[in-house]
Amino acid sequence: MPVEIKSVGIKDVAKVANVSPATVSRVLSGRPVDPAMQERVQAAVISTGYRPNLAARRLRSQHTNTIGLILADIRNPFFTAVSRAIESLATARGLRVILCNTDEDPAKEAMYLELMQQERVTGIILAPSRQRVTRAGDLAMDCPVVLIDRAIPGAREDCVLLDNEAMAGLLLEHLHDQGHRRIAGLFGASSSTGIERRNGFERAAARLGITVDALAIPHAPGEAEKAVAALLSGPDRPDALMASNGLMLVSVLRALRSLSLEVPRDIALAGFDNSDWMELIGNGLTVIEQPVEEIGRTAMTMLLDRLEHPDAAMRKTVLSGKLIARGSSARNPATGS
Amino acid sequence: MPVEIKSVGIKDVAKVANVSPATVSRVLSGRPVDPAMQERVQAAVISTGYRPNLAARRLRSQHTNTIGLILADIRNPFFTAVSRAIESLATARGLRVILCNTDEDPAKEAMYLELMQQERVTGIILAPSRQRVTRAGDLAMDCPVVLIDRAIPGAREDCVLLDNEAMAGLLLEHLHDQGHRRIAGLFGASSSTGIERRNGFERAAARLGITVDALAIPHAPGEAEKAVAALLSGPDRPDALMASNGLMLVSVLRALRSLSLEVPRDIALAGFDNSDWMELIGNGLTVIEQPVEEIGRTAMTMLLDRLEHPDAAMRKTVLSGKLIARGSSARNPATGS
DNA sequence: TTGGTCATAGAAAACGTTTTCTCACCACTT
DNA sequence: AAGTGGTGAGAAAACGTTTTCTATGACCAA
Repeated sequence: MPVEIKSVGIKDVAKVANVSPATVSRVLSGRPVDPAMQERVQAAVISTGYRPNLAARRLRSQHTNTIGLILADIRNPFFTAVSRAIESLATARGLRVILCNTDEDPAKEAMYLELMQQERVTGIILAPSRQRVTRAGDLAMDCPVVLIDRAIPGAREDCVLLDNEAMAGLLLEHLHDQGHRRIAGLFGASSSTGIERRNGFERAAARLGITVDALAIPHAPGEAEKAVAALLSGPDRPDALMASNGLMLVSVLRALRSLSLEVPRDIALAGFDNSDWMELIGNGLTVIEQPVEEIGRTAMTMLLDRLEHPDAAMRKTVLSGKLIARGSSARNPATGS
Repeated sequence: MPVEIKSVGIKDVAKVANVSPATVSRVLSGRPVDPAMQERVQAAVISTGYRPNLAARRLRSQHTNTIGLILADIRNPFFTAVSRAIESLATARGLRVILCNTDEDPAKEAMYLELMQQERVTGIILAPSRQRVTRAGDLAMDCPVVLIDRAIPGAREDCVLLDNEAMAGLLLEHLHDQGHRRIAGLFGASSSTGIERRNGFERAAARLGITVDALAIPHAPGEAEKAVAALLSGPDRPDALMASNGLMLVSVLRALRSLSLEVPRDIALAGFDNSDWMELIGNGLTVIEQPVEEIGRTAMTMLLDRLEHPDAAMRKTVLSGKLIARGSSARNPATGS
């Protein structure tokens, strides 16, 4: 004899409480119902161990109360930090979050976008993969989409981005203030952030009247190391380097280390994305810290706004980061010049 | 006049292809059907832009082809690495993954476990929150559960764990081999991994015939720093430290830095969980690297096995990590003694 | 030819909810 | 006192699929 042959449904609860299934549904969704019945239903829910079937609920009610969060790289602490902010806001509003990781693979990205549509999600927050940057931004989703971190050229979706140009400029100015004049920057070649940061870097250099090296580095292992080695063996060795993201920063450090150069004693180094270990390197690394919590909050807010006003104009929010100044070298060139 | 008043369903496809909905369903799920019809259906699917409704599919077919992956801390690179492995295996088998982050909060964990049941997931892989360790392991889920990383005492679920005792012993032996004799270990007080690693540490010390300090550190900001400060201001200063996880390792480094001590010049340091920045600190940090890919693969395999054999005996898989030996100090005590 | 088995595809039921529809009841208004 | 409006709960439809059931026709053996 089977112990529990069939899972308990709303009808079973109704039977136990001596009411109609409709009434159980009403109690469960908090709509007005006779207090006596409400009590009976609640007791029945507990005694039967009823658990709503979300698939059935979604099918009938035609809203999933779910948003899709598609991230380009779940190993990147920036993305996980943003996801935490988004997730906590979403649950506070009674929305579930489906988290997907594309690993910077456009095929996986397309697969997940399709999947989200099949799930009939309410909305999507997408951190596009790098390669997306090349294709025109025709997402053509049935639900609102908010882009974060990376822009898709020509996209008609709302987005929230870091002010990459300004921040790269800020970083260069910081290095300049510290007395550095021969500055080289390494930027991701294929991401919109890399390109924007590079633009900001070069414009700031023009403003400051200094000449700089701005290198576009392919996203492949060893490329940054090669570039650093080439830079430092060249005729006029830079006295400061700048990296356009956290991964590249580590690569640059590794390269410097293999050349037996120490930061900031022998060369200055700055970059993007703060990590807890950065203060442990030499005198620390100067970086731009992104306002992760605010990015997540803004993206969520924009998505909710868009759901309320589907036909409002496209919005683009640009946020500033925070310069974490560290790594003033012992023999600071600014005082030495 | 509305452009697209209603989303296209399987009936619309059927109408276009001049077949019954059942036949469309059969084509979609790859069951045998007349080639001519199959072609018509496939054409109709494309021309109508049909997208299956997963909620309806799940409701009717009664299987979700979805597994829940509940992680204690999405910011921990160990967990994200494991999740990548799990995710890729799952999609290869046509399973979707719902990723949830409890932030070490037992209430959130309970909430997500309940949610997974409401989603009627096929199975769950759970990295329990730290506090779980205290409560008895009565998950009482309706679906199979595989535990990873942390054990729940008395749990009846399958699990895959690191051989924490052995690895902690290995690490201590390494420090001992390097000539260190006054060794202190800092271990998370409330996680099963912390406790097991501490046990392994103390047993190995007994084996080696040395006395060690094994400290249980509460999981709160500043605690590890306090403990390090106390240790190093005490009468017989340790010449080597060991930390039971990555977070604590950073805290210890920070504390040492504020005491102007350098690793490994002034003191040796070892711990768990490898990170790419570790080789950049001093001469590098010796750590135990966990076999993340294998952990994920094993968990997934165990889950699938359990689905096939629900009544098989409970299994516990214990995996070994890899010692990444780094950080031999310039004035190595082993050669200096 | 006839009867039986098998394969194939359409018809209809079913999945577990929410929502709409309907009806009974009660309180007001006129 | 009779109509009217509002309220609250049960009945039944609906959500978009898959699956079961049924009917038709083909094929084969007797």
